[in-house]
Amino acid sequence: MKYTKATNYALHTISFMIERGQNEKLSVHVLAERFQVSVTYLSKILTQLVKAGLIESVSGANGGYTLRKPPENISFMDVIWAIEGTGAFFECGLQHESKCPLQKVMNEAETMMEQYLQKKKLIDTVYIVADE
Amino acid sequence: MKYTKATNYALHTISFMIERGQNEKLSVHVLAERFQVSVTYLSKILTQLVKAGLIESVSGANGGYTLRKPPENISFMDVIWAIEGTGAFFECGLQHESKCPLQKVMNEAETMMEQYLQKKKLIDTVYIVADE
DNA sequence: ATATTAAAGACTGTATTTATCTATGATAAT
DNA sequence: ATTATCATAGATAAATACAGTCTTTAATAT
Ligand code: SF4
Ligand code: SF4
Repeated sequence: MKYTKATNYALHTISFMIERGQNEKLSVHVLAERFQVSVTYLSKILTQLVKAGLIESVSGANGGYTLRKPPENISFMDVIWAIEGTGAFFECGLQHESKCPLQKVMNEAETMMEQYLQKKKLIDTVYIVADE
Repeated sequence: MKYTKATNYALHTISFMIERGQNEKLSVHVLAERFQVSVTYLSKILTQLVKAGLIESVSGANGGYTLRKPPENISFMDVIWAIEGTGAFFECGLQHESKCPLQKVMNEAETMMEQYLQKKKLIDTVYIVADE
C-alpha cells in the first residue's frame, strides 16, 4: 500500500511546470535531467498526464510540454488519478459490493483521503519544492 | 495503490471471530476452509495479528485463536496496520521530509483516511459479512 | 506416546514496478 | 527537401513485492 515512484515524479513535474509558468514550454529532456531519471521513462509518465488532460504536448523542434489547466485548478488528486488510475483501494472480487458493509467502510475511507487531495492544489506547495 | 489480499483475509477473519464470540476458540483449519485459502498462508496472516496484539493463540490439541481485545474496540485501522505496516503511503527518500510541503499534504491526506478507519469498528459490519 | 495445533523457514510462481533501448512520427528551422 | 529536434510507442529486462505452497519445528492436551 504505497504510492508509486511514478506518482512522485508526476507530482514533482507538475510542480516544476507550475513554477516555470503556464506559457513556458518544457522538453522532457530538461525535466528528466532535473529529476535524474531517464528521458524515456519520464516520457511515459508525461504521456499519461497528457492523456489525463493536465498538460499538452507539441512534437518537433521547439516542442515540449505546457500546462493545460490554470495552475490554481490542478489538485494533488488530479495528478494521482492520472498516474495510479481511479480503481478502488479495496476490492474483494465478489459481486455484491454494493450491499457489502465492509467495502462501504473502506470506500468511504478512501473518499476521505481523496476529498482532501482534491481540495489541495499543487500551486500552494510549489515554490518551496522547486529549489532543491 | 491497493490493499493486499492479506488485509482482506485479515478483515474477514476478525469479522468472523467477532461473530463467533470472544470466548470461542477457532483453529486456522476451520478459518482457512471458511475462506477457501490454504492453511499455511492464512496461518502467517494470523501470526501477524497475534504479534499486533489483536488475537491470541494457544498451541496444541484444542488450541486455536481467540480475540484478545473486546470486539467493540477493534477498528478497521488496527487490522490494516497489523498487516500492511505503519509506513507512510508517500515517501521520496530524501531527508528534508519534515519541511517538505508536498509530503506534508500527502501525509495529512493519509491521516484523514486513517482517522476515519480508526473510528470505524469491525463489530458494526460483522453480522452481515458473516453469512455468505 | 500420540494426536493436534500454531509458528517459522525455505522456496516457487506470478504480477507489478521501474526502468532502458530502439524505433517511429511530428514539426520547425535551414 | 533535408536535417535537427522533440514526443510517442513498443519491446525487453531487472528488481521488487505479492500470493501461495511445502516442510520442519515447537507446544500442549489426551
Ligand atoms: S520536495 Fe519533498 S517530496 Fe520532493 S524530493 Fe524534496 S522532500 Fe522529497
Ligand atoms: S463481505 Fe464484502 S468484502 Fe467480504 S467477500 Fe463479501 S462483498 Fe467481498
